[in-house]
Amino acid sequence: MSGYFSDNINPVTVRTSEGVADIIRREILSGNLKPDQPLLERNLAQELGVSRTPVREALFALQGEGLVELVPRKYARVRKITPKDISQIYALRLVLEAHAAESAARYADSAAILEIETTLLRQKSLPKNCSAMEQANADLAFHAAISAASGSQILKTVSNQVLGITATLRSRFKYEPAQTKLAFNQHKAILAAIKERNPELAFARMSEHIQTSTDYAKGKVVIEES
Amino acid sequence: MSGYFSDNINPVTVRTSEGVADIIRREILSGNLKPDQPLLERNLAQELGVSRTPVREALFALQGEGLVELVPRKYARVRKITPKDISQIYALRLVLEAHAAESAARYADSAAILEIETTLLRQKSLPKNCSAMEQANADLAFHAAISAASGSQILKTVSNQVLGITATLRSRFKYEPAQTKLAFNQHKAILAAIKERNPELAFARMSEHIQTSTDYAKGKVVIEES
DNA sequence: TGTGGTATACTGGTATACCAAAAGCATGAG
DNA sequence: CTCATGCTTTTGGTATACCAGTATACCACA
Repeated sequence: MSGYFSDNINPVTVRTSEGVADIIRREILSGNLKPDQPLLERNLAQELGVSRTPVREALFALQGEGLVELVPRKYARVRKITPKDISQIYALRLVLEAHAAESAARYADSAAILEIETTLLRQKSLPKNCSAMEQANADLAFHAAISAASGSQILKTVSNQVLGITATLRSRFKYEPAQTKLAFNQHKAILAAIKERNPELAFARMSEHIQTSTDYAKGKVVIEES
Repeated sequence: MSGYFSDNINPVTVRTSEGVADIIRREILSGNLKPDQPLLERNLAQELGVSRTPVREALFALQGEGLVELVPRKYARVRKITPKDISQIYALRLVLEAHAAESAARYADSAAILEIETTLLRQKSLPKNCSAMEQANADLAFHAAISAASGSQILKTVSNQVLGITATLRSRFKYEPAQTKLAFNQHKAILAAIKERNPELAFARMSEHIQTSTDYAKGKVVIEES
């Protein structure tokens, strides 16, 4: 096999175990590392030009984020998301993010609201023909901004964790223009509710939005053969 | 300094990094390791009779669980929960566990329900004069059983994670008999709703229960001076 | 006596060497 | 030809040695 990573990785940036985790995380989220693919410590270490130690620590950290599964005495592998997991994960997202939106409407300061607006602008300015991953990242940024605006550190952490797991799927979505447009309008409506300081409305609109995404995701995820 | 741990630790059980994590976790939850207390790798390793490697891995894992905070290039320390964090954590518990109870009412199989009943029996049979930690553990077991019964792996993981953080506080609660009795009755009512397969009722009763606990916790946590 | 700089000791970060267990393969017996 | 068994290779787990950053204490100098 030719190697784990895409070729544009600068080895100089690899210094710490966090850097290693960042790279592996990116490769998982981008889909370059596929579900169930074994991550062998020595191979990763050699390719990244570091020793096994920071690689192991990175894998431990990624396990905590739910992206990697550590099979004791065997190997680490990219966590596989089964179709059954998908509904459970989206159900949890619904609960977490609706709560986040509600809290954001109550507590978000002006900086946090500005940050949300920024992610919306970035999403709007995406070219029509951009990749699935770019779309997924822009969407991700919006939802991360909402949970950050909730003012709850723990909610932000947990929410991003669950969101990150879904991201492993989304780079393989087929994004249709109609769906993209709908999602964007829902995002705008959620932000409006937050700016109006209307928690109930923010809650309801976020719930509806995630429900839409859920229905769409269940139909549109491309399950690749390995 | 005399050492991190209580004296009844069997060094033989310390074999793997998971074992190390178990011990440190237990000591944090029991309150023997206090918030903000630095955890120095060499000291931990020496006391547990292992090398620094499994200790570091344990600390990484515990960071993922939210029990330990890793300050790069300085040290690891027991995560401090501020009074402000408490409301945020309990608010999140409310959302997560109400969802878990609702799901449990829908999907729990008979084995899972039996497990919940078992935790209730254990709670009932606690002696009147038992320690705060024993009470906290029994309560913890009930809530863990609920999230396990939800049938959602991710919900169980996330829920236990948040629950675990609260556990660092609860060993320092003052448990009053009236409160204990009330909580037990609420637990019974939640189980009843689950057995009736009434998701809305389970949701409502769990919400009410966590709300009660929240109000109680905010008044009763003993903030110790360091 | 107070202040600042330097030296030293301590701590986490990384690399490497060694160990034990698991998996794959080859070989030989049925 | 097939299957079982044992050996070899591969892999994760642990211990140890070394490196780099940080804090602190002590000493020189103002």
